[in-house]
Amino acid sequence: MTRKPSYSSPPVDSVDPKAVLEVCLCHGVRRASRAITRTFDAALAPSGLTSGQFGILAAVAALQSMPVPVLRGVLAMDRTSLNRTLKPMEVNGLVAIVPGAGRRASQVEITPEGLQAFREAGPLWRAAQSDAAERLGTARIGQLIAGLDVATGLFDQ
Amino acid sequence: MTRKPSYSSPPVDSVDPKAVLEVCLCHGVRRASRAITRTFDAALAPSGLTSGQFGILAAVAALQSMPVPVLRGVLAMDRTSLNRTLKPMEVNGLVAIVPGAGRRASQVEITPEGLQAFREAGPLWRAAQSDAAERLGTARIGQLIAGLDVATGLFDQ
DNA sequence: CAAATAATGATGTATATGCATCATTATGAC
DNA sequence: GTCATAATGATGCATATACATCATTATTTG
Repeated sequence: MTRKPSYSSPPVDSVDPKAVLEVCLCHGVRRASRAITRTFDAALAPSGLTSGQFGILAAVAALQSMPVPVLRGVLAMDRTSLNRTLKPMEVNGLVAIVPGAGRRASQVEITPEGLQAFREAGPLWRAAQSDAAERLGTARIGQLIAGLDVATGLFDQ
Repeated sequence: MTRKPSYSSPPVDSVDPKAVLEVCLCHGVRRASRAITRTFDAALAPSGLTSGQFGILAAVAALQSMPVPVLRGVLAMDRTSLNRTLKPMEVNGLVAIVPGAGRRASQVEITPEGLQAFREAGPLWRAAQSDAAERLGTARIGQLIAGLDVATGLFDQ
């Protein structure tokens, strides 16, 4: 018998929706990011900082002061998104954005209030992170963070 | 000589900002999510779908139709956030939200247009995913996705 | 069945995130 | 020094994400 061409069936290169849910790196990381962010946001809430703001403060606190483009690299964040995110933090006095002396790019500096907020949030973060390590196991959380770091490096830009 | 109490030095339980950048699960997953999302969004752009919309279509396509709360669970997304996200997709004709017959919750259904959009985006997604697997290596990407899945399960709710 | 409790949907508010774009400024090439 | 190129900052637009809250509707208990 002759084989009928099945124009209505999926082409051989069609994508199985279930496979996307199971193996898509983007879907997986976004889903985890939502769940984890909710947990950390709740843990940090008493400090008045969001998880994103806490991370930014950590980066700026680590170096005291840095050019905005450098911070962009550290956070793997879009240029304009970072500027937007820094706005409310500047308004709230957590950071200061000072025009680069001479001809350099603007510097982001942590303010005393920002440092104070970071220090106050520290124990809250530590508790959340410890809880995460306990849930995942130290081996698994280490492996996970290492994998995320590699992925960030490979995909940023 | 007597040891002076150093009230101005950091308390023993203070948090090192550099440590936060290196080990914080939340910071790590958010940063990776940004970088990876940018890449997948760019890859899917020709289809008119965002990475988030593609993931939602995959979930709905996998089951044809499902109650909104079930979809919320699949995506590990906040209840109200999901409703908001579905709005433009409904407006664009990608999904239909039909009131549950009788007394059940609303069902999300994929429309023919939605299925068409998903199929068209399929090859774009496959290319992005293959590229990701190539960059990370099949072993590492598998391990990473597995870890993200576990974390999602542990933190969701 | 009625009351208490839980689930759901809708909105207001706020941060988060990125693309496209425009204007300005810095940097390099010549 | 001038011109081309690149980097930076600012905006408009759009999606993404979540909390708090209110109203409505199920569900469960008594």
